[in-house]
Amino acid sequence: MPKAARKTHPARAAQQPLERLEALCLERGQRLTRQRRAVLRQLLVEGRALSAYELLERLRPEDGRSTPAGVYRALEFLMQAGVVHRLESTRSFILCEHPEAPHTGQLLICRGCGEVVEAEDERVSAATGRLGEQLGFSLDQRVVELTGLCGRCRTQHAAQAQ
Amino acid sequence: MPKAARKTHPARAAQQPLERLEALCLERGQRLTRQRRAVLRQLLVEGRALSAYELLERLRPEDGRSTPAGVYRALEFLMQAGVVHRLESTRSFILCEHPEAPHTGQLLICRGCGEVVEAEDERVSAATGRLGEQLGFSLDQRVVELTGLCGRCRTQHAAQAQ
DNA sequence: GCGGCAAGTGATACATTGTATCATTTGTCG
DNA sequence: CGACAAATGATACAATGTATCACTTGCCGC
Ligand SMILES: [Zn+2]
Ligand SMILES: [Zn+2]
Ligand SMILES: [Zn+2]
Ligand SMILES: [Zn+2]
Repeated sequence: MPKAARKTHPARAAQQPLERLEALCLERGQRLTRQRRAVLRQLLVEGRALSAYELLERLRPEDGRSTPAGVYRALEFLMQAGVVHRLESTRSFILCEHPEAPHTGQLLICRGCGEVVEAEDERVSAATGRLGEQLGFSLDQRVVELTGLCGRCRTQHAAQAQ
Repeated sequence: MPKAARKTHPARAAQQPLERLEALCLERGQRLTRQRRAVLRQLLVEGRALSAYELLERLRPEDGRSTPAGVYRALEFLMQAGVVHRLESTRSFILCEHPEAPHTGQLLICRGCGEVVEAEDERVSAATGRLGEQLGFSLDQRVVELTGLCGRCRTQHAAQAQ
C-alpha cells in the first residue's frame, strides 16, 4: 500500500497548517504564538497521536513553563482552526492530514501500531448526514472513529500465530 | 415526532437486558449480581446518559460500599453483554435501546437537552464497513457519535432568539 | 513613544475520570 | 462440607481536563 495514497507529503503537511493558521489569525484577530507553534510542531515531528500530557512531556525540555492548561489551550485553538483533531476513543490529538479546508472526516485507528489514518469518505458523510436529518437533528459535530487492525499489523499477527 | 418510532417501550426495555444478561451469564459462567443489576436499574430509571461517578452517587445511598472500581467493573460487564453503550464524546454510559442482539450502532446526542437516540442505520454501517475495507483495516469497533440539536431543542432555540 | 485594551500566558489549585492491587467474600459444584 | 472461580471491598493512585486570577504581550490610536 503506497503511503502517498493516504498521507499528505510531510513538507506540505508542515506548510499547510501554518498557512491556514495565519489566515485564521488575521481573520479573527488571534495570534499564532510560540506555544501554539510548539504544540503543532511536536505533533508534526512525532507523526502520531499524542495525549495532552505526552505533548506536555515533550514541550517541557524546551519550555519549562508549559502547563497542562497551556497545552489544552493551544490544542483548543488548533482544533478550532481545523489543523488538529481529537480522538475521542483514545483521548489523544493528531495533526490533520487534510488541513486545506475545515472538514468532518473519519478516523481509522490501528490498535496494533497506533497508526491513525484520516479519511474523507463521501458515502460515510452522506449517510451520517442523512441519518441526522431523518431523526430531526441539526448536526454540528460528527465523531466517526473506526478501530481495528491495519493491513500490516494483521499479517504480522497472523504470522506470529503460526 | 412519535416517541415509539425511536424508543423501545420502557417495559420491554427493562425486560430485554435482563434476558440477554441471564443468557450470557449461563453461557460464560458469569453472575448477574446485585451490583450489576443496580447499575443497570439506575441507568433504566434515569433514562439518560450518566457518567460513572453520577452512577456512583445514585448507588451510594442504597449501597454505601459502592466504589468507582466497582461501578466501572459493572459497566464493563454490561458493555460486554451489549446492554450498555459508552459515549466516548461525553464520557458517559447509556442503556442500549436495542438489546435484542449485539450490534454496532450510531448515537445521536442533543447538546441542548442531553437526549441520546440510538440508531442502527444500514447505510452508515455499510459505508463505514466499506471504508475500513478500502483502507485495509479489519474493524472491531465503530464509534459513530453525532452531536447537534434535536428537533425540539432547535425550535425552542429559534423561539428564544426572537 | 506611550497609554489603553484585548489576547494570551503562568501559576496554582482543583475536578473529573479511570486503574492497580490484594485481601476477602460469594456462589457453584462435586 | 471443601475447593475453586467469580466477584467484591478497600485503598491508593494514575490520567485527563478546568477554573481562577494576576501578569505579560502585542497592537492600535494618539
Ligand atoms: Zn482533518
Ligand atoms: Zn497497525
Ligand atoms: Zn445498542
Ligand atoms: Zn434536545
